[in-house]
Amino acid sequence: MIYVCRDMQYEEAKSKFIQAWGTLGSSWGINKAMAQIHALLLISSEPITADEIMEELQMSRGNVNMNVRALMDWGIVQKQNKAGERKDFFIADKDVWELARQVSRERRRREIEPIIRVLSDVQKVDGKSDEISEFKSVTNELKEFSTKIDNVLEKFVKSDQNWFLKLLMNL
Amino acid sequence: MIYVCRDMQYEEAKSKFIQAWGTLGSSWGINKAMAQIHALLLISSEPITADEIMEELQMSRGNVNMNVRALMDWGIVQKQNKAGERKDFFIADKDVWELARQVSRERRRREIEPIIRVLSDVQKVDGKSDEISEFKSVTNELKEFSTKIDNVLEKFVKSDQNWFLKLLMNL
DNA sequence: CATTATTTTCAATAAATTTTGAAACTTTAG
DNA sequence: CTAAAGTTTCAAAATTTATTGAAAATAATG
Repeated sequence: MIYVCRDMQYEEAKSKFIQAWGTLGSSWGINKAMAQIHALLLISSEPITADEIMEELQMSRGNVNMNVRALMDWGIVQKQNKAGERKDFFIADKDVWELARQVSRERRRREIEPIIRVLSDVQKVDGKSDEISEFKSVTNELKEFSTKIDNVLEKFVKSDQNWFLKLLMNL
Repeated sequence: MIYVCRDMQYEEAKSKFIQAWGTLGSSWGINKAMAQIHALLLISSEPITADEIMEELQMSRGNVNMNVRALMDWGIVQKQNKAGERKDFFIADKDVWELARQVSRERRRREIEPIIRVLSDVQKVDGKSDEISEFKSVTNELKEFSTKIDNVLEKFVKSDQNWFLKLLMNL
């Protein structure tokens, strides 16, 4: 094994960032490997191959393949082909606002809209006991709140960065 | 085992809600048992004991104890004492806005602020290569974005419901 | 078409997380 | 103080989730 001499300070910063991004992902329900691959792609100045990801993050080909695919499903990573190269290259969208918008879009679709559907559905129960009243009242408040959040996110998803910045001014 | 005849429609709705809340929790990094206990407390018209939670959700005493404690750490569940009763009773805050505010407060403290600290820290690396420039640029954008989100959440946490509703009007 | 490079799949394995349950501990009542 | 009731702890077990690696599938090359 040959170690090329590289900028240690940078290598440490990079590793720290990848680590931290993985941990953040975990606490928001995103698998660590997926978040780490995303981190690596975010800071790569060039598109990189599965082999490079495997090497850099020390993970298996299967794991890289699965998680890169998941990132593509989220719409935040793309496959690229390089002329004269057979391998697939991957890049992450570097625009943080676009990233946030895309993540909002997906979480809305995958998590917020389904829970609103359940909340609407369970509302249909009838009865006037304390238990049932409390149930209807709480689930209704949750539904109304979720709907508001859903609407804000919808706006955000459809907006440009400027809209958000203006919103921030109004605070 | 004796089954008391209860409103089946309600029992199903309740179970569906608890299930869905648990699943939602999971996809946002909150353990399922914790989210389910929270769901049960949310819809309980009266404070309930650990035994009642165990019975209703079919989980062990240890599990209930651990997760109720975690919910108290999040500041969204409280212990109550009933006159003439030795057991602890638990209640969840029923105000959905207050709940959202409290969750925002905690996630800010536990996840957003730490990642901002890491992003600021890794920025300190120096060098002018493409690699390092890209690294600095991306981590800086992430830091600025996170700081903006942190500020919005801070406002939200300190605000009353009315502030948010007014904000929604402006959309 | 045969060969080789590359990607994908998926059963087996490993790792991480959650859950249990019984013992230790604490609190209250008598 | 003692006994009973209730709560907490935590090592072990169970479960869930993530990861590996090798075989199968696919795509490109000559």
